[in-house]
Amino acid sequence: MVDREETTTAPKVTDAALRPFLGFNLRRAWNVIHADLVATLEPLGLRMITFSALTVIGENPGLSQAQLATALSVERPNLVAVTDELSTRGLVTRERLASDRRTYALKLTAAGERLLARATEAVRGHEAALYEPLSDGERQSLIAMLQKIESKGTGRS
Amino acid sequence: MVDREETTTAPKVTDAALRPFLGFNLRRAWNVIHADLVATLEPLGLRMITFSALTVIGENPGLSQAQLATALSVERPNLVAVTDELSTRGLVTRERLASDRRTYALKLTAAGERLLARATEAVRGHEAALYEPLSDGERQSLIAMLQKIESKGTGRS
DNA sequence: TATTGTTATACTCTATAACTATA
DNA sequence: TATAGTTATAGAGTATAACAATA
Repeated sequence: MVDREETTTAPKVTDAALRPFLGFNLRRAWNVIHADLVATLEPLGLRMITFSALTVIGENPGLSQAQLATALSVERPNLVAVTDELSTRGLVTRERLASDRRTYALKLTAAGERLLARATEAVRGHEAALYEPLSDGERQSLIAMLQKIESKGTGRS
Repeated sequence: MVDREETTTAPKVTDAALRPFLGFNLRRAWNVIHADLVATLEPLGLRMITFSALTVIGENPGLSQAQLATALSVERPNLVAVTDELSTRGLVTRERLASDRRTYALKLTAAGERLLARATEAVRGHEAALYEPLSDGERQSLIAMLQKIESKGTGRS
């Protein structure tokens, strides 16, 4: 059913012309990582954005939503649904500051800490599998190179 | 305006907890490349998907839309608007095959060839700037590592 | 006047189901 | 029945404008 009379149509379609581009290879690698990450977080009821938010809140207890948005490089309005969800699920508390009642102080609850610990372990395991074909030195240099490329953007790390 | 009485709120919000993850660094590097790519292609009236489509058609003249979709890893319906646009702009021709009148044979027009050549040069220049902090050897090993990670996904290249 | 959190909105990208015409 | 192209649709993800409360 395949190569019967393929005279006009290209018999083997290749993406070789896109392979020399860094962006193409980076995007394809990201697709793999992303799909794996989604599948890893799904059983925990987390998405990339909620996992990232939990992680940053866990390391910066008391931060505001605006600070969280900056750290995650997303716009403030897009975080409202995220903090709503995390708060409703009892993973994060939003306390009004007495000194400035406009802002919330975001903190993990005990349940939030536990879920974050489990999710972090799951993501580490999933990344270890993707890293598997690379040596320790290669992994370090890969991340260093990605950060160099990232720094070409805003100039900031 | 910064550190006046930051007692409850974290003074310095950091994403350090996400930095050890490969996925986070890859995504941030992709954000930079993507933003640059969009800005590079915009003056030519191209998006990532239209540029990629032109490139693959240019290397595989006569391929079908289904083959193009496979090469670009997108679903067939999402290519309709793309080929419509490229056809309307006179960059690509869609010829019915006599042997199978269901399928189109996609080919670049002379104008499509010219635009592709210009766009390819522009993207090469934009990537060279992002690559700048990396040595030739590093660039090769970066792409090789990205392809190893990609191969962990489907097993296919 | 400026900022925090919020609402409403819109745009892009992408995926699925179902149709048509051909095979 | 199976496939190519198509239509309609829906879901993420993300961006902007504008508002109320507070500073």
